[in-house]
Amino acid sequence: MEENYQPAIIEAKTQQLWEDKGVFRAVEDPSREKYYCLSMFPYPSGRLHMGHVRNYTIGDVMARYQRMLGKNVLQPMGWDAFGLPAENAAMGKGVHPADWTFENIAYMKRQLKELGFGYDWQRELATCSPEYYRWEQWFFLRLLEKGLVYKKTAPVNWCPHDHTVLANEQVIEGCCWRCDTPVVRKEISQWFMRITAYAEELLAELDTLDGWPEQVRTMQANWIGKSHGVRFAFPYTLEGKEGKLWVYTTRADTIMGVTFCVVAPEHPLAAHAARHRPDLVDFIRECEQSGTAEADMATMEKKGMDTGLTVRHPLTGNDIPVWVGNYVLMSYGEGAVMAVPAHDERDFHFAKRYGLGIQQVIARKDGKETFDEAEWQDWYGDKTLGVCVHSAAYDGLDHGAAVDAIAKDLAALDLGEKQTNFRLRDWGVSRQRYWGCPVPVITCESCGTVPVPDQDLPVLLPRDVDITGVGSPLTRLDDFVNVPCPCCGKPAQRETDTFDTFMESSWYFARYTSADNAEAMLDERANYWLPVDQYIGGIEHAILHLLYSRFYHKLLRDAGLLKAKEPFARLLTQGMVVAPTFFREAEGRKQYVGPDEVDVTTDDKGRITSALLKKDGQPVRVGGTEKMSKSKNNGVDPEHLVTRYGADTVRLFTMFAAPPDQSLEWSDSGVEGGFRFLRRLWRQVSQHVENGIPDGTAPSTFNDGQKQIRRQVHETLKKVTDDMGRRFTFNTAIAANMELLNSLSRFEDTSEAGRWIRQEALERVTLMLAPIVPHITQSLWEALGHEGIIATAPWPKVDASALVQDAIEMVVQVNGKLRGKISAPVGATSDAIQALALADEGVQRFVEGQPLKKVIVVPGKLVNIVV
RNA sequence: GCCGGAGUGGCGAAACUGGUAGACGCGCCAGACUCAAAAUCUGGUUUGGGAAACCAAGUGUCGGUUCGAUUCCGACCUCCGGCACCA
Repeated sequence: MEENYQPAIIEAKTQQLWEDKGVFRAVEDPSREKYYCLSMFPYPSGRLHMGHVRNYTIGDVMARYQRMLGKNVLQPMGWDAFGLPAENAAMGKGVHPADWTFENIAYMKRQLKELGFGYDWQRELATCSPEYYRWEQWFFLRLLEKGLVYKKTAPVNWCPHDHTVLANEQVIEGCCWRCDTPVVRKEISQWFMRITAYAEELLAELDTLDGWPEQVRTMQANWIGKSHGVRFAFPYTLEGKEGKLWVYTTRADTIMGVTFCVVAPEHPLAAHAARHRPDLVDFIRECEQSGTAEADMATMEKKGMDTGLTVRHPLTGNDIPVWVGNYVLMSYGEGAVMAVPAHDERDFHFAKRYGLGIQQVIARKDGKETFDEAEWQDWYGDKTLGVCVHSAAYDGLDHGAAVDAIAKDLAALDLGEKQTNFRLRDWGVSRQRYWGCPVPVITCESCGTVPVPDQDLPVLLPRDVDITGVGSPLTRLDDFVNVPCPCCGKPAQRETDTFDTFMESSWYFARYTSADNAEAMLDERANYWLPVDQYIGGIEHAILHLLYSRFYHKLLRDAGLLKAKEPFARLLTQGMVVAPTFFREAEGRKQYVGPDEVDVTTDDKGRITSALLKKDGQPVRVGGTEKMSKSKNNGVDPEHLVTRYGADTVRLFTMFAAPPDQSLEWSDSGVEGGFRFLRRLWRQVSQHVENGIPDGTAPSTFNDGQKQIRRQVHETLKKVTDDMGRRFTFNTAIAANMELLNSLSRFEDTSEAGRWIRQEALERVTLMLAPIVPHITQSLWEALGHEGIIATAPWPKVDASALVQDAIEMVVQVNGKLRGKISAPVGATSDAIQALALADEGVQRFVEGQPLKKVIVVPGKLVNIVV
């Protein structure tokens, strides 16, 4: 065995060994228990960042651990290869998105291999390849046949200067990121997936996902947002014609307090009222001067204007004025809301601002506070605290009873009924962009929307395009756009929108099982491997990606393509890898500089107080500690760490620095410590095997010192097994091994029995660390006298006889404070333990002369004496 | 604004079911080895008081439940993630 630990040599050797033996190739075998371990596939943005390294290390450790437990493990990898950054690269660097993407894939694949991740590369897929996206097009057409996709108009961010749809990310403070023109909202026709048809099931089955973090289930449930309310109408007469203004509310009990209604700027009533009102036209146009992001809508100043129209209250018949409001969106719900300023905070402030009426209709049951319209109080909107007042026949009813009575009365008038609503909206999948999967549809003047016939699939994304940042490049390709109608043969137009990239990532986990099938989207292998047993990815995907994937999986199930109900049996959401951010302001924009480009000063709490740019000594501003990202320029490149310390050190530190679900603040200094530990481990094994490997016969007896170290070996194994398999706290698993190795280095017993114990201990440490640091442990395994591959060696078993002890240390408290420790024989009675505790010298000092009030004995743990 | 999460030494963290707060690691300090340095090894390291034994305080803030709270409950503060076209 080499005396020194040389990661570069042993890592290359071990990786070659895995490849030669095909260790990670997954083959279906119904006689073996399968384990499908999946990490979220990366967007090929250029190089791996620390978030990838963390994600894939966690996944690889879990997969390797399960393999050692004897499972048939599948761990695949692929590329989420369509997306906006490729188009930006094309514009910025003049590279074709496809070339840029495939170059990045090649580079990142090499990086993944160097990190020693055990993937079955035969199943690799890239979503931008026609072999992949043809099935997405094919399946979209099946959904079209079933009526699960449809077209409707929806708002987009529009840059009036570039004539281009902008992603939310491309809207910077309300303006276009490229030309700084204020962005407006524009309604355009788009394709939608009917996810709301599955809302009930997506919500109900969250309860079955007990392998998911509670917080993710809660977030999804809130996102789906099932509510029970009443949909009802305000009738009106407009130019002699009867009409109804529909609204939905969960607070029908406050309906007697409605003092006005607010409609969206795009609502037909608003348009009607604006016909002879230039000021209203201006206001409606002003309302369009905002993006589509919900956070912007929720935080912007709420503005409105009276339309001059009135509707009739459905129960009182009173005239109710109709306003237009910038905070009501046409595409959500009915595009109109009732306003009850007395019992809704937003309506309250709106009414105050515009001098509209405030009518109290709910009073506190307990009468503790009274209503005062001068100032908003939290109880005004609390449906559990109040009863109806000033509400005619409904006076005295609480929330539930009032809603029932009011819904019944509205139904009798044929003006409304109870309705269950979801906050969840249908999934808009059209994107007006080049680098995505073409929507396989043709529009014909006489035949309407015509699906591309199956035999013409895939609709290939053309390569020769001119990406200018103005409009979608596909619209300028005559050969692509102008095609004969598949139905009637007359000239027709091809759809130029592409799919949301969430479409590709919503089913890739299933395609890995059948990746080489050119005849079908999925085959029977999907039912062997699915559901994914363990899915690992960033918490930032807690809602959108995971909800869309669950939805898509149900669509695949209902199409008969697979059987499982849910795609991911267990989910681990890793925390973000974060780092401080630094920036300068130039021309009103933030320009971020990397953490390694600045020198920082910190206060005595370790917080960064100021920073100077290394290259010119000028001060830069200190931002927050945020997720590592390209846009914030605060990423750490893992590659130089691998070059310097080796993959095992990078893997070890990543797993050691924090538990996987917590955010991880990067520090270069800790990496060094990981490297030191591996070197110490190497040296200990090297010193041990120098004198030959002890033969396998266990000694018949052990002395006390030997028993103690053996107990620690098996206690550690027990703990680590639990940490790896149940708790997923790899940081404490590593810490326990470090402790064991520290004890072992102090264990200087060179007798036959001592050497046998050291061999047993080092073998177990090597096996326990094998999933985390797979290269060094392969070398150590060989050095310890084993042939073959540690990656497929069985996980060790705890020797229960090594855990037996005769006395347990117990803690003694007086009034809850630690005052002494006692050693109690195993199986001692509470009385005996109490006597031992009271006899302890440290305890007596605090008990002496005071009457005992109470003594609590927790067997095996502690005694608390209350005086 | 809404939804979710986090806050413990100089730093990353541990304490799993309400039971010894700070395991393990980083950093720092001291010592050993060395002509010297690096590397390595040994010891110390929450804060305050004390030579020490030891005592007191201490897990974002304020309050509550309990023999006992980092852990449970209530209110608040700060930071982070998501908010439907970044992926």
